[in-house]
Amino acid sequence: MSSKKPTIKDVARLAGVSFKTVSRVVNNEAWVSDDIKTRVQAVIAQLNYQPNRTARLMRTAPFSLAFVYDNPNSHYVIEMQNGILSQCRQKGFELVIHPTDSHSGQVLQELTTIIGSNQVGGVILTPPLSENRELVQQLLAQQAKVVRIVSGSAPPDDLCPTIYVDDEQAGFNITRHLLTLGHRRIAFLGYHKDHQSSLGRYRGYCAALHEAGLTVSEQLVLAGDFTFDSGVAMTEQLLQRGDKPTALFGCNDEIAAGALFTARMHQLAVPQDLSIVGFENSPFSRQTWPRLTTVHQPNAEIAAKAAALLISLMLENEAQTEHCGFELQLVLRDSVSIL
Amino acid sequence: MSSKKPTIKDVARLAGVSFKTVSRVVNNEAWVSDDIKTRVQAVIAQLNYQPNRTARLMRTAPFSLAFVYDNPNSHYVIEMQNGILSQCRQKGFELVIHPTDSHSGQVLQELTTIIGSNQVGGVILTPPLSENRELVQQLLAQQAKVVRIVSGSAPPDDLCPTIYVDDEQAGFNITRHLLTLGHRRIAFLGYHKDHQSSLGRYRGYCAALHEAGLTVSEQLVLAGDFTFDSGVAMTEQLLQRGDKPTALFGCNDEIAAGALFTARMHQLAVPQDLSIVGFENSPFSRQTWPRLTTVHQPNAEIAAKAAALLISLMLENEAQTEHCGFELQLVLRDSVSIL
DNA sequence: AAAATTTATGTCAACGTTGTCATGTGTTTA
DNA sequence: TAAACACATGACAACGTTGACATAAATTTT
Repeated sequence: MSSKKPTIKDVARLAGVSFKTVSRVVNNEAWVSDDIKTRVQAVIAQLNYQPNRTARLMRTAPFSLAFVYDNPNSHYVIEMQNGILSQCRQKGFELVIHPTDSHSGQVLQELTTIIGSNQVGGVILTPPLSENRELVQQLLAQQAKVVRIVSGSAPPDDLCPTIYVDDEQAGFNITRHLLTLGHRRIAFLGYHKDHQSSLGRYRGYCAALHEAGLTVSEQLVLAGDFTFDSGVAMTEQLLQRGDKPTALFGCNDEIAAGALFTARMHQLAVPQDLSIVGFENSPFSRQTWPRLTTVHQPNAEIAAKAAALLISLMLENEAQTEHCGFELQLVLRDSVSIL
Repeated sequence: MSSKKPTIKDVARLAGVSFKTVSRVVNNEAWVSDDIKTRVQAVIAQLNYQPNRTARLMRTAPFSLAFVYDNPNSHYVIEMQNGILSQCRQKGFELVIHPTDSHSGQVLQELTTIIGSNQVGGVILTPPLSENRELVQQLLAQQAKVVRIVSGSAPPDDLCPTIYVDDEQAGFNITRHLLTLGHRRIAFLGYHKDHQSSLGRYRGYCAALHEAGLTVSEQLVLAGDFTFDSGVAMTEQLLQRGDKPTALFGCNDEIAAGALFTARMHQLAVPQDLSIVGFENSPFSRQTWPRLTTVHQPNAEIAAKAAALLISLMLENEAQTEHCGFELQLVLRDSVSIL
């Protein structure tokens, strides 16, 4: 085959027209005679010409967006990514992936590079990055288009379009569910002071207990992160003490799975001896035994909405700040018993 | 703040030098006096200048690569993606994500666009796309740089650098492991005629049985795909027949998890009443109860190697065809009993 | 001290597109 | 039948960068 990729000029030469005319055909502009149009299209097909997107990018707005996240191993990420991707494909955008370490202190630098170098037209930020108000402001100061996904009953401010997910309400609902079934000693696994989702779920947990006239026992609130191993560790800790809880609220499904595993280790039957609920409705939550009662978090939808907002932000140039809230639904399965 | 992003010329004007000199500073070229260098760097910092990568791209080779995959919901993908990403960051490359539907018939068209439009310098192909020889050839014909990840004891041909993963050997090993423990009726779940990994594992399974002087019973080979639900369905089918197997070889961990679930539904204790093995060593395979005996498939490493090969292909211009094979190791856990 | 060489900087074209404007053609309007 | 207008095409600059080459100053060699 030929050595170089054909350019718009090669097409023009072969079709016997100016390269501008080819450009018109490629971009479906008006004022091109059908005659020439078909002739040019024939040459395009013949040469298998593909417009050079990079060159085009020098004259037009970027058509790529970046997905920035921190916790690369979670389902969360892949589901979000799929949601974003669905929007991207629909609207002809490209997706560039950017994991970061939010503790590295280089995040601002990295994001500045991504944005400043013009390769992407905007970024989607997820927690904990999205909850760093200062960071968002600094990105915005660089004319970046930003959409963030955060935990909350409402967007924290009007800096930029924001998708907010009501963890508190869901935490309330699932705790109340346990209370309704007669549980009184309910442990909360996965409290994390720097983690808004955790805090939101915790607030909901507390509110539900209060509503039932109960107080929150410090003994029953365990700090940890959102992993299976952490779930194992917290549950171990809990089961070694006297006065065991009758139900566990795992801050996410992985913690709950760790709890399930540990309960089994201790010969406790779930849900007969111990009820366990999770949060997120990740794929494996219906593959455990028993299947986990949990809260459905529509990650793909959430992220798709974020992508849709970002894309419209990139397309229309007005700095709109449309927000969008998500309520989370309980998913009742088999890991909870009536007390 | 200012309205436009600063360009190299803005920096030059403020520093009182030619824009070419700024370019030299930015790219760390030789023959720049320290005096001017520091002056220019100061202005760069002051303006927060970021080189426009798009413009740079018009003169240099692409610094992005595409990851093309088909099955968006598997762990497989996220692990591979992480592996690729680690290489990308190390070498300063960007990653663009491209899920496709290999059955859509548009794959070639899509990939042609990606490659032809010059936004990426190469693609990493995974099964089943990577196993479509014709597709690979057509991409190669367009001067695309391609690295593929396939199943096999050796690369199928020398079209392009290839990472091959020895499913057959691993399938042999894990089957022999079951045989060594005394199992004779071993079912194979997840046979799929269009799926090279499945076929490789199946060949290994057959070879191990033959080595032990056994014949492959058609009754015990169930066709299905690599999902939990498929695992459930196949196991159901198996358990409804008389003459049950003593062990199940799930073609991947999801199938094995489905089998585990179904066994529990049927009041069968694993591994006492039924042994189950999986394949892939996905995160949840050590979170099930009992923990799954499986084969470790180092997806991140495999993909990282693929990315490394692709990047070196993009950097040095010679059309090398270096290959790389991976052997898979058994991971012995708790889902298998001695018979 | 002239010539050659090294070092430091600048000028300008090119990359492949799209946007602006100019220049044609016909075809309608006055 | 001239003027106005729609339509169709082309010339050329611009986007922000890098590479090839030119030039000037400083240093070394003859």
